[in-house]
Amino acid sequence: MSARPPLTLVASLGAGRTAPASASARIVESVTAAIIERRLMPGTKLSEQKIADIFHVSRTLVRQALNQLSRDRLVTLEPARGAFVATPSVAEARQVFQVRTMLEAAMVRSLCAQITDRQIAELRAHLRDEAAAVARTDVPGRTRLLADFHVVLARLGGNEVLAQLLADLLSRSSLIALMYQSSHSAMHSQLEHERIVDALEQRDGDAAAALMERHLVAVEQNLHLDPHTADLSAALLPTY
Amino acid sequence: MSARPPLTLVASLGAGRTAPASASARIVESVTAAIIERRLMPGTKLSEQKIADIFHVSRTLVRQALNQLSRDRLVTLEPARGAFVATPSVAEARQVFQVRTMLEAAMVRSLCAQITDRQIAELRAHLRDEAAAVARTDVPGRTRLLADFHVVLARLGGNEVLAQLLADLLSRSSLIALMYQSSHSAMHSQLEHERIVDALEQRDGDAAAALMERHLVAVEQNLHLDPHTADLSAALLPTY
DNA sequence: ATTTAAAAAATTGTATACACTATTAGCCGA
DNA sequence: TCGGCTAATAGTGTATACAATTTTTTAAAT
Repeated sequence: MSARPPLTLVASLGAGRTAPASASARIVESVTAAIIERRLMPGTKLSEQKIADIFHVSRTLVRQALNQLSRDRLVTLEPARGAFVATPSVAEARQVFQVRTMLEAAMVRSLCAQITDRQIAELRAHLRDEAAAVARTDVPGRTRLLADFHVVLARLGGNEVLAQLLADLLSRSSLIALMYQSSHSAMHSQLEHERIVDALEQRDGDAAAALMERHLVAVEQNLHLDPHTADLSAALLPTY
Repeated sequence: MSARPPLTLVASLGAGRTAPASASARIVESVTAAIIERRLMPGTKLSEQKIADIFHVSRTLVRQALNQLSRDRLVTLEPARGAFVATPSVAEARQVFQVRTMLEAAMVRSLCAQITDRQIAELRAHLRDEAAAVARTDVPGRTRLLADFHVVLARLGGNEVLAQLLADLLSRSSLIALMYQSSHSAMHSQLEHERIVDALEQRDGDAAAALMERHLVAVEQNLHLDPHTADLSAALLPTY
């Protein structure tokens, strides 16, 4: 047990954010980041004692964190067997995107009626960051920024409940995207974000909602959710 | 400390539902039911040891349950001070209803495209239960049934993610309704439910969505969320 | 009588200990 | 050599013990 093989989740937290907060909250954040940044693959067993050792706390706090993560659906708890990084099903993937579509389309529509020029400038700044990350092929950076776009949008409306809900759905989406290897190009996503902000700037709620819907449909359709029809032979045969 | 003053939450669970499940899950259900059936008023302190004694378990399990309840926003955890039944703010109340409107309007619209006659019959049966409870002025029963209508609707679509999300929002709504004493008559709500099902039966998605929106707006507007304008004198002056 | 301060009691936060279940290793028999 | 059974090991589930903080009580002083 001296070497820690796949668990490299210590000292994570990509961009320095909020303060350390409580002990178990730190564990939640670290594991969440590790999952989303795919340092922990779906199905990986999360042993309580190993995590406790890494963070120098007792299993008590680790269990608290794992419980919270299971409510976020990033971790599944199997009774008497332990905690595992979640492996969302195809059905769950589709459902998450369906809910996101409902929420985010309605969100941008109502946002149109109240958005300020100041806020549009904020969005433009974010879009610049996205474009830059895409340009320099900073894969983890662009992944995070492309997801953050939706959270930023949610926060602009001033509805904390909505923002919190969407943040949860987005971490689930990240896990889904990573499981079903999205083929939707980052640049394509980025351009769709630009168009959505264009519509917001023109205060065209219907257009913004329609663009958001199409964006999410496009992202979902580029996930490999379809029953890998004839890939079986390709998967089983050697690749040389 | 022998008498247990305000905590009567043992042996709750109105209508017999699912099996007892795990220990902490039972506590969550009991406390949830107690809050929604207003046997535990907002702001009430939930002492860990008292609850542990009532359920004959250790504080460990109680803490698990309280943590889960805090993620559901039914209780708030104040560090080193304890758990309290949540007292949702006016802002939070409005935000919850705004999110519900977004979700539920989109939900019934998409439901229209796929609902079966069999499912409409189920809804009609539920409506009959509602009407019966309203007729015999069964207050706790009708409250639960009127809320359940929205959950039943969510489950019909087959989207578990959406159903779960909405179930959470509905328990929050119950707490909100109880805090801000809704003046929306039960009969009025029940009739609005009937009209929504009518629209579903006619597969008129736009109508169903519009009716749902109006229904939720009506419910929200009948909460006492507005700053009790001139009630100050009435509140301060003696009442004789 | 009211306010302040200090000490005691009660309560929460964390760690550890023990019971119980699942996994793995080893062994015997086929 | 392989399959199945039993023992050992590791890991989770719950309870208890201890440390730290908050609340309440008590007493004194203004």
